[in-house]
Amino acid sequence: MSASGSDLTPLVRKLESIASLSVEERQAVESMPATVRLLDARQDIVRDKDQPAHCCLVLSGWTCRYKLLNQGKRQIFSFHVPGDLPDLQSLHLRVMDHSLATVTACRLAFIPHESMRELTIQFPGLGAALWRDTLVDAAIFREWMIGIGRKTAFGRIAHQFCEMYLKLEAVGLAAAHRCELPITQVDIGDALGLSNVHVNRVLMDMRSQGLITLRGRALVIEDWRALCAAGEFDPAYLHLEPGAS
Amino acid sequence: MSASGSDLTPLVRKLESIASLSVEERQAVESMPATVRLLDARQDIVRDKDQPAHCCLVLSGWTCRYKLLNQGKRQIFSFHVPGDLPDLQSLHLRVMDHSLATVTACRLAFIPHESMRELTIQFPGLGAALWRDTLVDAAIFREWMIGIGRKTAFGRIAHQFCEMYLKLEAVGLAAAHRCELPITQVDIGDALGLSNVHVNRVLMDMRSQGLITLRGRALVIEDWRALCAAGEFDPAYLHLEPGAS
DNA sequence: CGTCGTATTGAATGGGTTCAAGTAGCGTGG
DNA sequence: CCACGCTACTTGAACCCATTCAATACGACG
Repeated sequence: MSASGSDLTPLVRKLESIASLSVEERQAVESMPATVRLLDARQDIVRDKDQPAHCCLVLSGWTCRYKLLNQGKRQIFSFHVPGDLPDLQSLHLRVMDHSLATVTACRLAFIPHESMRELTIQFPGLGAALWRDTLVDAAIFREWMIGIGRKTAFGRIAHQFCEMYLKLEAVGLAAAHRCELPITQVDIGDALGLSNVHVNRVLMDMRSQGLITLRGRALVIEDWRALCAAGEFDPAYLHLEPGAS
Repeated sequence: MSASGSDLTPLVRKLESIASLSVEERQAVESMPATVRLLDARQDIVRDKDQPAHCCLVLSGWTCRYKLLNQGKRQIFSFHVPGDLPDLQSLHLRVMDHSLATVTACRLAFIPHESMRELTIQFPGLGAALWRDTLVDAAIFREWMIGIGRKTAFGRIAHQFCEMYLKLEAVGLAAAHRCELPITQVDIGDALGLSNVHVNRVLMDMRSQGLITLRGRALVIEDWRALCAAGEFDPAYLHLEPGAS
């Protein structure tokens, strides 16, 4: 189905969190052609080796990027929440080198590459904002590398929870150190290079230490300071604008 | 010291390997102001938390990006060779979230952010090429995440050697499966999340299997196919243009 | 020719995996 | 309304890849 103007509001809000938009820029963003689709949980959106002609914008739900290895192993590279453009990179890299899938049921908007490219050329400020977004993406990859390479399982998971909370808070989907966490322990393991068994043991440990409460999909960070300390979490790498609450 | 026109030739060559340049674009790149500096091995170029006003272009030598953790641990994110812009991201992320240092003695050119930004606005094609470069950067991070998270030490090192060889070959610094490898076993360990002791054992193993020869700084890949297989190496993620030999 | 960084080798230890089994929660349909 | 079946979660025990600690060899360079 085709998008009405208000469908791209999450994108406008996202861009405004990166740069201040002029009236023309805002209108240009909102008037981009977009197709909205609803997907169930655990569906591929774009696959490894595809050559997509659209960018995907998450309107609601969670998505993740991943790659399958031999022997059924899977590495998750990132989780994405409403307002994110999880395959923005496909704008300038023709062939996908990984897959993008839904985690929960999602409402997604698809914007033609052509429109995005015209936008970035006509409004260099918007181009810079989008470029910046992909650079923060890369910064998060680097931080994950540190976790996977150099931290204990406990530290990795603690760090992950801190990061997820701040990302959700930044788009108004979390507050008071509470948020929804619609991913399984297998997902966490696949993201952090751990077995689901060990993820479970660490979560048990965190609970028994009173750091978190996790029942179903409800995550409560009971001791933010201690969790940050355990994960050596410093949010500088997220490059969040100061004052965004 | 100030740069003469020919100093930026490596950048032109790099950009031409990404996109085809018009005469005007080529001239615009070559006429950017640049300061050339010589640095010894193991010197920081830009540090974590700095707010640089220039981009660094590697003219000769190797550099690496890294971050220090507590307890003296270090994670290396990437190695960079002539033609690379290792801190291009600082163009749109004001604060450094990691450091950049020389590995060997280097000849480096520093280009003001201001000039780079003007270039990308005046020539959107060049802007896209540079953006693309940072996207490939991110793709390499993702591939390293897979290695660190999901591969054995043997596979990780094999993959790393394959990647390094192709990167060097792409800029004419390697051929016939031979290249210079001016990094220590500690560096390899810091990049792949391994101890130097274990790196050494794996290298011994690789030699005894006849996969590589490594004497001093001279790496010879004796069995390219087998090394690729061991590292599950598929160069798609490097997004090299076909036909760039 | 000594010295410092790098490489090499051995032995003990440990964090995390793997295999295996059992439990809890939840949507579906009889 | 409860049985069923699926998925996610939980727990135990054995194993292993890689780390750590420690000692030794090499090799470039002043």
